[in-house]
Amino acid sequence: MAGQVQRQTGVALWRQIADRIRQAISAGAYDETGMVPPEMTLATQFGVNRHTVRSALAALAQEGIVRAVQGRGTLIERKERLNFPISKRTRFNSGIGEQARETRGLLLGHGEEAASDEVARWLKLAPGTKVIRLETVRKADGRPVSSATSWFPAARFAGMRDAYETTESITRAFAELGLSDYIRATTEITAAHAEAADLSALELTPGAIVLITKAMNTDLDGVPVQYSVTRFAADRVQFTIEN
Amino acid sequence: MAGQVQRQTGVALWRQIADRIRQAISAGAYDETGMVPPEMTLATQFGVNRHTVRSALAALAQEGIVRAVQGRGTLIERKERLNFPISKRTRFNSGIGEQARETRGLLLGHGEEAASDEVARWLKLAPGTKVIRLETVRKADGRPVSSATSWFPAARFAGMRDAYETTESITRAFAELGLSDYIRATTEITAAHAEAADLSALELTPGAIVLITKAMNTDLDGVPVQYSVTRFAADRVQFTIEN
DNA sequence: TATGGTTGTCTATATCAATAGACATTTAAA
DNA sequence: TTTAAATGTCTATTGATATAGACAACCATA
Repeated sequence: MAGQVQRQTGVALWRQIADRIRQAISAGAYDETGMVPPEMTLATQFGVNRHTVRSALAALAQEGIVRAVQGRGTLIERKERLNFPISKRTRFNSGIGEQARETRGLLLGHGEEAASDEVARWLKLAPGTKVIRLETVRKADGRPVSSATSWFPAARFAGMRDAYETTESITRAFAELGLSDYIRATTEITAAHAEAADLSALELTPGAIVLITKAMNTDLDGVPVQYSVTRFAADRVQFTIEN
Repeated sequence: MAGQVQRQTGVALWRQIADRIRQAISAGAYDETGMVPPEMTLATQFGVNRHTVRSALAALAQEGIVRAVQGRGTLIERKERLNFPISKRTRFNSGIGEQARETRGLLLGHGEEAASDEVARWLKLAPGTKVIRLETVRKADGRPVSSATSWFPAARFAGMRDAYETTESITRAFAELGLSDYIRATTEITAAHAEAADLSALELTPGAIVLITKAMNTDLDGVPVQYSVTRFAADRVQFTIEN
């Protein structure tokens, strides 16, 4: 964890330090002791006052990542970072595999609407064609990992909402509707600061980073079946592309 | 640009607003006028004081993204976002294609060293095997886009440093050393806040986001020839994965 | 039980971030 | 030339951020 923090940048020192410690925990530093270094050690490392480090640790405690115990130290409670393989066979649940004990997909909202220009372009439909929109949040071991808005051609996947709500999985919902297999055709990845909607949906703290994917799935004949914009909590995931 | 800014989060309002406006510019809002809305309009939109908006715009002006003209408004100077296709044939220069007039690859540092555990694992070498390390910064139209640290098996690519310095391109350097073609085998993508080294290498402002890729290239026989850790300025790039 | 190392709490002070208001300066258009 | 709209500059005030120091409370261990 070399490198000093930046002053007078509009980002408070305690937040920069919290981000760095969160990252270090996630990368497996401190695994030997299961504890964060003492506050005074961190303060010296970062070149700040001990109280500033305490603010950072308080924020991490608020997130449930660490827990301070008077007289002993600050214990690490959680450190996972899920890996998402991206390939022709990209799927959320099987991709996570054994990295989490339990995964859930929650339906936050839905609707049937006319395809916007963007959605129509990705799904290769005429603008204005009816599409079904699902707003979902996916969780691993109860912790939100991503929030997604997905669009499906309404004519072909009329029962998508019910199927998803029952199965909590896009793959299984497709199967119920007669599509046994599909292919990830395109994935675009960008990053941005979390917006207000992300903070609540993904249980993030402001200033956090979200990884944004725009993805299109096709059936085996190459016909688009789904377009999704998904927002991931960047400190909980990484993507792996295997060619 | 809906959604309010967050208070008391360790991220100053002016920085949140600067990030949002930068994003909006990059997304093509304001394209009709070529100008950012008036300060008072933005202040109302974000629910803050005009002076706070001015701080945000001053930061963007410092980055060269906007330029304020008294009496007229705040003009947009720059809005590009380069797209990087990631596939078996991922290459920096040809991937950028016609998105920039001129690309350069600058060698910042280099060395020959024993492979660390991580490097050895990716290059499938015994730990401690000699590898060549190159520190490079790649620019498009004079603007830094990414900084990379790359490792190559020293036994096979002894002249890598000279070849890169001459050609300013990994692909062309490989060609000079007798490797006419190679394949992108694996790419891992994560995101983080910019560190001190990023700020200077990529000419970023603190609080900015970097997209980090860890990539491994092989020759046509599947033998690893390069492992790279590359840090991209997130507001200047997006990745596209075509399967 | 005594000690060293750790987190918890309190006071005080200086600087940064944000708001508020007033007015100057510049530009474009009426 | 006048006016409206926009950015530029200044003063003042409040709250958040960061530093500094002192000491209390707690834990593990010698």
